[in-house]
Amino acid sequence: MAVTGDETESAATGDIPAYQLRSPNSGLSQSIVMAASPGTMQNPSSQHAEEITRKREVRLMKNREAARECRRKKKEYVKCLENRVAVLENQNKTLIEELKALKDIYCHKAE
DNA sequence: AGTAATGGACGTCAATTGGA
DNA sequence: TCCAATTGACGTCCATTACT
Repeated sequence: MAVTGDETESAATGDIPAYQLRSPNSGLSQSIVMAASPGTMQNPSSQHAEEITRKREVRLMKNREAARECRRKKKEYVKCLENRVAVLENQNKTLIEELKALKDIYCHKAE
């Protein structure tokens, strides 16, 4: 299946994926952003709110990347397991053939 | 052509874990 | 004990495929 990776692309280019426009956590961060408009005098509480928003954005960004890495590692792990299965299946096949050949030899000797 | 089903990738949240 | 990293679960989007 072809995957476009358009969301990754949009993240890289700074576009906002549609689902991020929805308000997570019942729109908490949105209201905070509204309250902390730049260029105006900020009272301590709005500064605090801005700090909270910034920390949240940093956390989300880190987690986003961590999730990507986690999935990458998981896929790699699964691929390793699949390779191992293939190797073991081949070994098994070879051993079965070998056993069969030995049995043949043994049977003919017995006759 | 339109549509439902399916699968892969993603972002987010929440729980867990390991190190300082 | 706190904090950052990790990861499972969930909901969403998008592309492809199968069916009508």
